[in-house]
Amino acid sequence: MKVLTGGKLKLVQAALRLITESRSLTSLGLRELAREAGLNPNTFYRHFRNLDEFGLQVLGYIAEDMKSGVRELRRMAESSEQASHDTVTFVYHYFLANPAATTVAVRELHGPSPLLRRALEAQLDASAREMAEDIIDRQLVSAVPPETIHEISRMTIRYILFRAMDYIEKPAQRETIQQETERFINRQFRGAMLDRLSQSEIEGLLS
Amino acid sequence: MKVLTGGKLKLVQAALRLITESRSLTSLGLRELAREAGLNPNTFYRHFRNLDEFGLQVLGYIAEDMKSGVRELRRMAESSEQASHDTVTFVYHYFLANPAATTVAVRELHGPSPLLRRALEAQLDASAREMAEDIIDRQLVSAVPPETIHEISRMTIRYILFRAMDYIEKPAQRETIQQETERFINRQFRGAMLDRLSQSEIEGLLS
DNA sequence: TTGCGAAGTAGACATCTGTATACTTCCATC
DNA sequence: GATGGAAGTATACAGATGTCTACTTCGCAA
Repeated sequence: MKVLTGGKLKLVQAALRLITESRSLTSLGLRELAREAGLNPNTFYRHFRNLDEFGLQVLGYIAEDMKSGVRELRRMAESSEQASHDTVTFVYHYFLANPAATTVAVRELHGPSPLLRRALEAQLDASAREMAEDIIDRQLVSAVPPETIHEISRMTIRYILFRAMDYIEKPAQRETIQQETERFINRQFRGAMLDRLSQSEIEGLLS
Repeated sequence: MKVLTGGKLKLVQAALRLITESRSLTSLGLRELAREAGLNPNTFYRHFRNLDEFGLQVLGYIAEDMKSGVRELRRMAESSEQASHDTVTFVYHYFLANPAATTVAVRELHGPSPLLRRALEAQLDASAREMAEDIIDRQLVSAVPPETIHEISRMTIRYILFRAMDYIEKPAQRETIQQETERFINRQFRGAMLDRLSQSEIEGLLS
């Protein structure tokens, strides 16, 4: 992915700014964009064929950040409990530092444009795969089969993503959200350890 | 909530139709709406002050359905495993039968209008509370404290909601989605049963 | 220095939007 | 049957939007 420059960059950044203050990528107008970027409306056409192509470029721009963010997670934590705590802390801080990218991702993941939706899904799944493989490589939860780890990773990535909006917007709830997320992850993995047991076997164990 | 009639109903239904075929509630125009409804643009003003008020009415219209849907769940299932299976089956069938309402809910839950977002959140939390209290009353998972049941219910409602889009749009994946959702719920509750145990205690139990 | 392509600008176009005012039709109540 | 309010329509207006064509400026390579 080549780095954006000049007017192209200005337009993309303008879009991120507008989206953060309650807009949706799909609803942005080309004149609105140019106005926010301080450019002539027609400059838009020098860089993008139409608004769809623009949307994809914005996603690409964001993807860079997000990917490198998730990748940094590899450097962290030893035990599985410790790992989930540190990971969650890190991820939410990342979202807090990149509110625009986060907002775009959340909005468009269920947004009206199928094109953008598919693109985002693919990217989230890639991140989930990376996360899962990391967990497997480090044998953080060796009692759970790989396929299940992948499944839980996909769920977790999505869960975190849509909690991220609240995390950004409601400072007072940040600690709660973080704790809930940790519990979410721990329960998923711990519950998965019991996957092969029947209801009554579990009751036996706990009594 | 009084039943809608005449042009008011036509406009709301037009909105649902438009949203289903890839639009977002917030992005609908009043002329577009009137055109789809087969009415004169100005008729809109006979019923709604502006587009915000219209959005809220659409949400209210949907809320009726959703609430009665969730409420029917009370009639179901005995054991907790059976309950989660039946509940998930029921809920997804409900979403499938109400694609427009589902799409609106998912879109606007993270959409650009804070007003609609808050309204939807309140409604989801109400549903989650109802679900939790039902679980508690029936003592389906008595090993888990009430507050945790509420927390898991909130998570589950949201998880199901955003999986619902895929469920509607990708028929081939429906069975998978349903099974994943059941596993999600079971793992949450089973994991929650282990909340008070340490990592090493769990390993001891399972060995 | 010149030349050329990319980036940016200016102005114009038809079309769409939200809204206002004034008019007509419908239906229930007296 | 007359009357009045609610629902729906017709027309008009200013402003915004996407897009087109033509023009200017910039930066770099020959």
